[in-house]
Amino acid sequence: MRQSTKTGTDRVTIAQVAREAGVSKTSVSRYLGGEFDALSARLRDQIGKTIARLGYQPSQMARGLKGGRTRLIGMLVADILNPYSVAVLHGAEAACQKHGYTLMLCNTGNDEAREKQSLAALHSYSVEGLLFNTQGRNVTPLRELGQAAFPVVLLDRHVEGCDFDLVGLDNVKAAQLGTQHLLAQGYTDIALVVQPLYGVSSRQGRQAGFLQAMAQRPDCHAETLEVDVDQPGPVATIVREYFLRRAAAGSTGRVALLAGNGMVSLQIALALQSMTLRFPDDVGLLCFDELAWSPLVGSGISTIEQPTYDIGFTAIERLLVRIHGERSVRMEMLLDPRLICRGSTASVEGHPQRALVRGIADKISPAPTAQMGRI
Amino acid sequence: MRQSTKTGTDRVTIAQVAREAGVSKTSVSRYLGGEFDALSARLRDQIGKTIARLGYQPSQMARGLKGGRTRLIGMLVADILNPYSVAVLHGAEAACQKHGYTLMLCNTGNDEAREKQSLAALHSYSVEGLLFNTQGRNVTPLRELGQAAFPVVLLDRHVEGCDFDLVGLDNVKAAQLGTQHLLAQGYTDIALVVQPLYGVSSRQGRQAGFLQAMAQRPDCHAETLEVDVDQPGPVATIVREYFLRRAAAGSTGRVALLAGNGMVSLQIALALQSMTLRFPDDVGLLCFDELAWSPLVGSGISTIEQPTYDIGFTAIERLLVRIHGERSVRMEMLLDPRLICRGSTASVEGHPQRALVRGIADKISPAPTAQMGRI
DNA sequence: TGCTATCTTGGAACCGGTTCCAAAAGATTC
DNA sequence: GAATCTTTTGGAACCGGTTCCAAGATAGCA
Repeated sequence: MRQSTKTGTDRVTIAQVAREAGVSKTSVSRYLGGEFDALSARLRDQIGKTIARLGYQPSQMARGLKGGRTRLIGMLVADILNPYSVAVLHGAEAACQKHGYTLMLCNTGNDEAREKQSLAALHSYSVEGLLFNTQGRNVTPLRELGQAAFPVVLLDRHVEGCDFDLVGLDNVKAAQLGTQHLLAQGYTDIALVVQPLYGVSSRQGRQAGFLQAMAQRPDCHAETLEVDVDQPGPVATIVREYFLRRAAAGSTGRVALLAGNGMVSLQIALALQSMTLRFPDDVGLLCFDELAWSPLVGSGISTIEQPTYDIGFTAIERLLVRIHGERSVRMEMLLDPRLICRGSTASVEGHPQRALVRGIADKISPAPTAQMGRI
Repeated sequence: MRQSTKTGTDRVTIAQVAREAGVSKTSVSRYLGGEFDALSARLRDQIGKTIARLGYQPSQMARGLKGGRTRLIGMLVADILNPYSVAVLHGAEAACQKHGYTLMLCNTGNDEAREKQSLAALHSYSVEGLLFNTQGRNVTPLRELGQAAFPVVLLDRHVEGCDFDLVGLDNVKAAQLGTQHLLAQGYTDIALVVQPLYGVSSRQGRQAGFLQAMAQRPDCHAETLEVDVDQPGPVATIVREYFLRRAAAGSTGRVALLAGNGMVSLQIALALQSMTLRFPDDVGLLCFDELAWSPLVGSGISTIEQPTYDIGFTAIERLLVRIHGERSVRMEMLLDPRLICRGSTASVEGHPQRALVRGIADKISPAPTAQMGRI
């Protein structure tokens, strides 16, 4: 006589539970809501047993409809292919499970239109709050959310004109830390290689930290290179031209690259490989984002690690506080970076030939097209 | 007078639209459902303008309640930290956006209890179907879904006793392909290194293909090594002991490792590094799953690439077919692997010392504990 | 014992949509 | 011009819960 299963088309409803237990829907609803003190021991017992027997599971859709509590959190990720996003997602998902929330995930692929569209989709499901890793441009829809006092926590990237909470890395500090490390190891000509700065506050923060640290050393040379990581060829070209530019400037210093994130790291590693350049012999290399393969390439790549899991976990918990009604002023939670030193930033002391601008220039003298053609 | 925004607490409802447009809720609902031929041009126009003016967006929760069409798809991932899962997720998410569905993501962390719990959560949101990458053990809840004829498409891994569709790699073929490649390059002592086989059909399939290919060459030696990737030390120990075992057996052959997936690849690469072994000089290496860093380590790691994006995309489209009522028999869509040859499986011909069992044994003779301690 | 105060309990409206069915309007036929 | 058939249109019930409010039961107090 019992329903075949608790899943599938034949869903057990609150009405069935009420009927079988011989009570009203209201009482069952109270039981579900945990209002046990408003229920006699007899009813409580009866309802509990009936629920267990029928394998009843309330419909979150229906619950959300009246009360607004959908226990749903939307997460908008700028680029799911970026290892950083996945690592943060991992922490966020864990926090959601811990608190009985479920994540609705949308990947915007760094596209404004898809961001807007995904936002609408999540809204149509009445998510209680949003974890938002924005692509950064054309943020009007996001501003509207702000005006509506909708709970949002930003990940990694600010949005101008919004007073949302933010959880991310202390980018300025991290870049300073990394730059100082490079300088301390004896590198003098340092290029920060980043994806386009425009609209992305975290990249701008890293550049600011980089420039601040470099400003302490007027004898050294700082440069920022913007690259498009979707096309490996251009990255190699840009890096190559930077080396040649330093050589043409007559620099006798030591060159290092500071990769702005994991995506850039990969492209730089590929670019250096295509030019048969090695680190730290030909060039120093320090990368934002600790990746699984960082220890494996060459003598290991030094990295600035972000506490990605914590960022995701913290962001969700902060969002829940907002969802539960906290109305305090904007909060920014900037977590600390950790420097992991490996072979790619080995000291140049006692190595007269290491990472010399001149040495590189000699190595990459052949025509650029010939280099770019390689894989 | 207009509502401040289309987002936030003050949600525009269908009743408001109906009132402002001077029509009934029914007509607006018809408009939303695309039943334009049941609507006069005048009404259609009126409703369309009102919706646009108010920025009305129907609540998917409410829609789902009556019609059951929630346009929600649940995705259960065994391990979000596995690059394979993310790559498949990428394709799945894209397919969902294409068809107007939204993904609810749960990570089970290869844990039975969390899998069961996540399943319940997704069910409570009335997802229309499920993309399921199961951990493989204790699959009773999954079987119940099968009995309820609930739309499910399995990813990568079978479940015994269920007739769900499956989308994944042709594991047998892939392993054969890889093994034959290793044999053709002159390797004779080959070990397949996998995570625990029990309950995971894809791993079993890869082992089957490996053994089949090896059976063609009685002069060669095949072995399967099960490893726990969560702990790097043991992986190094297991690989090391395998080498020593081959040496003790008096083998004069050439050793290669076949890594069963990306997680294993990473651990093997780390293990070899900790033993200061290089490929292909000391040992051949072929890995399932093409990873971003595959070209970068040493002279490049040869891989068996899976069409991960296609797997995810195809799985969603297959699931939608099921959701739309297709009741045909179980379908298995096994996509083809692609072999990517790099330095780690270079031919041993003309290299008398390459990947010799004896050579390795000599290199790793020191006590194992001393090796394991390294990072 | 009678009369409030408190504790349980359930009826009914409601959340924001969909859908069944009947009524109203317009078109067709004789 | 009446009768019939289509084509719009809307009223009301419904999906599966929550919540307001009143009624019934029990307890407390004079």
